[in-house]
Amino acid sequence: MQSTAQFFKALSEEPRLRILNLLLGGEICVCDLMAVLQLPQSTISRHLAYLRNTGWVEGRRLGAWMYYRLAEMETPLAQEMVELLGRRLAELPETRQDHAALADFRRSKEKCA
Amino acid sequence: MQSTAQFFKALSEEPRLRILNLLLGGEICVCDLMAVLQLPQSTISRHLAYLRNTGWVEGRRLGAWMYYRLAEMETPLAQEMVELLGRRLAELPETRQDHAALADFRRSKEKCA
DNA sequence: TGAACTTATCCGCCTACGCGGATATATTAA
DNA sequence: TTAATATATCCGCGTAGGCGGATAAGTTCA
Repeated sequence: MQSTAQFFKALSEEPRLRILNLLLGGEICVCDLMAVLQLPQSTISRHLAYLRNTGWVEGRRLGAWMYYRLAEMETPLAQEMVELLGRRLAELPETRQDHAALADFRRSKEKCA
Repeated sequence: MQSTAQFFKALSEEPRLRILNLLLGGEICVCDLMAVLQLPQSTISRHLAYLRNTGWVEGRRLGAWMYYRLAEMETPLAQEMVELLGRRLAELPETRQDHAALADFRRSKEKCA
């Protein structure tokens, strides 16, 4: 019960919803999140830590970078919850902007490399 | 976006989840909630006010009593969210206890009348 | 009108957690 | 080993909101 409350509390802050929205599109490293969300690095890492602690995301180290992705949901019910969240977020203009900004940023990164 | 965050924040406290769980079974007055949840009246009214302000519940006055029920969700997506919440809560033992306590309390009330 | 009852709000107190700059800790590359 | 980069954590500060007792406001009944 308490854990259910925690589960939802993770969804109760705008920066975390924006992060989850981006992760719905796949794995992302912290620096890409910084570029897209335009938030200080400490703020992003703090929210990622929160999402990690509440079981929403998993991170893996790849060299100097940390890549985060949505965690595997154990129950089908939780999976439906994620799917529903995704549909809800997809309706919001802000989240579309974030996806577009991510795509832009990655294109420009690739051009440099 | 902010409103989506608010929507979920309403689900991030245990007493509110317990209230919503009971309301999934139909309309209830504040005094019944007090009896079942065993929380001070001010605590219950405060959470009901929060749920009202975030669009989760509606109240109607009936004489001296206030009856609360789940609000109509405007979008089908929000309705699915409610339905999913209900299934999630149904898995928790605490919520079954609350439903049982409500049934008991109502039976004993009826016996008195 | 006044007493009893139901509910809402007020109050002071306290904790969780938001923020973002500063610092610590990897990791890589020179 | 040193410098540069990426990320995590620490810090002080501020606000939201939890708690429950006390009080206010609405309703009913005598």
